[in-house]
Amino acid sequence: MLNKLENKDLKNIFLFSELSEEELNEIRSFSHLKKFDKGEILSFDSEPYSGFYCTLDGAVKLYKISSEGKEHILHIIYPYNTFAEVPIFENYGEVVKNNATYPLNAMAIEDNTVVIIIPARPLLNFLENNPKLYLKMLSTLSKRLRFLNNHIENLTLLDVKKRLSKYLLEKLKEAELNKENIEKKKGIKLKKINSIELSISKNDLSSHLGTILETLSRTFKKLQDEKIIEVDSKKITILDFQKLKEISK
Amino acid sequence: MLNKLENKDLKNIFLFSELSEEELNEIRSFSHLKKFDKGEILSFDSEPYSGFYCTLDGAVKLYKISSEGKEHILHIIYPYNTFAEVPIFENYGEVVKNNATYPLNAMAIEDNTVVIIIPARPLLNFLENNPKLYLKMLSTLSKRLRFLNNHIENLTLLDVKKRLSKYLLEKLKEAELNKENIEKKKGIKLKKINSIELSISKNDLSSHLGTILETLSRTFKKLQDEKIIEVDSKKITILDFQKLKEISK
DNA sequence: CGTAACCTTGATTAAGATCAATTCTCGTGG
DNA sequence: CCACGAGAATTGATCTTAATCAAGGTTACG
Repeated sequence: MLNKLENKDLKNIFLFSELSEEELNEIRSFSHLKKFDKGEILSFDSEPYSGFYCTLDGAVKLYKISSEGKEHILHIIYPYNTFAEVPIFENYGEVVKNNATYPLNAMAIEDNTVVIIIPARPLLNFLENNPKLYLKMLSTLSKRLRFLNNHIENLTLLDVKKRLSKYLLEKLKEAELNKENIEKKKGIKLKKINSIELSISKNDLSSHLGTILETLSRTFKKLQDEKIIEVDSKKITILDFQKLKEISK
Repeated sequence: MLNKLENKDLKNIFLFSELSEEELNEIRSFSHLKKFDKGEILSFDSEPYSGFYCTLDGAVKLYKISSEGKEHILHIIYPYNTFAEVPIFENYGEVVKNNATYPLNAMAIEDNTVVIIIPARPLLNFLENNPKLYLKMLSTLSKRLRFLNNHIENLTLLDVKKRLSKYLLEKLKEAELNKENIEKKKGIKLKKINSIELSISKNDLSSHLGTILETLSRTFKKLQDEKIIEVDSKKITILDFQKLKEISK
């Protein structure tokens, strides 16, 4: 599945969600798909900057890596979310210079990760003829700025226990919103959510939380010993929501 | 000085630099000036979101603060740089909702800091009629995203000595670029720059580098003991550029 | 059912924060 | 012009968090 790009895929992407079939055809005409297996790097450095990406299937981690091999994951990208827009817009006037570089490294963290690559030049032309999309793009970048501001806040002002607590609460909230959407859509009532399923390895989670696997493991254990959560491999059940919230402050 | 907003001030702002006098008049018609003394908070929380800011004189720090009072400075804003654009664009479709919040706190760090406040709604109208500005705005936000990515990289992957070294090298580079600009403009040749003047207090610098004053002080001393830099209160002379570069990696 | 990837647990170390005591610097008023 | 005091910076001793090093356990999957 997903060997050919179709308009309905594009329609799921926020930036393109309000376009007509003809306009989607145009986007499709200059974009292309690429498939990656777990662990494969999305050839960021080898290729010159080609355009921005959108995940259609699987998942991608965006990370920085130090000269000693230490890694920090800034984002995990799931289907229909875009990334690597920065080089397109950064150099106003000199649009996509030859020496454009990607701000982050990208690696597939699931097998059969499919991404669509949307080249910068044709996209910029398209935007010029559809200025409404500028506001969508500005919205996407603005949200990411807020996310990064909060991420820095977490990393610099909170200890590991607080960071993990906050992360769990966020994921719980996401799951709840998801539930509400399904309820609205299907007109049914689902039972209250009190657990989450980690969608990434604990190693990747530790890297995202700015710590290491061992420390994360111990921190999970602490929260479990305090009867605040229950950890069953990837399933985390929240036993004491109030306390978790208290800790995360 | 700077009691009345003039077009030439607006012209120094990247976003507005290519506008005509009439267009600048329009911007001026819905914007207003505000003055702050050192230590004053730019009433972020008390007021509902009014618009984005641009410093015209003085300097502003943008920071996060924890429940225990620990602070981290993300940006120092100097004249003609804008900030607080995020809430304008974040909620596409629901443009500047009532509950819009500023992503960061802001405080003047010099006396007589003058900022111009540009309200969201009239600005959005203006942009709609001048879609070329969208690209400038996208450029500004994209640059900031790269900056934050790098900032996170520094905080999570480098120790304090590396972070300080990198900071000094960046400031040195800025000073060099500045020198080159003056040389070009005036057609003269200035002598090579090998020192920088810290423009903020060491306390603020430590907060920006993700550490505390004492640790920063010791790190300066280490670099000085190794004959890599010389510290004379706010003046830092780079004695061994190569070694400093080596450390910062 | 064997092997590799993933995760946990324990002992030790190190970087940097905290606490505390001075010293330096600079603007203001006598 | 000097003295004073407040804010800024330095230095030292100690403590804490989390990283590192090391070993073993668990899980998933061909």
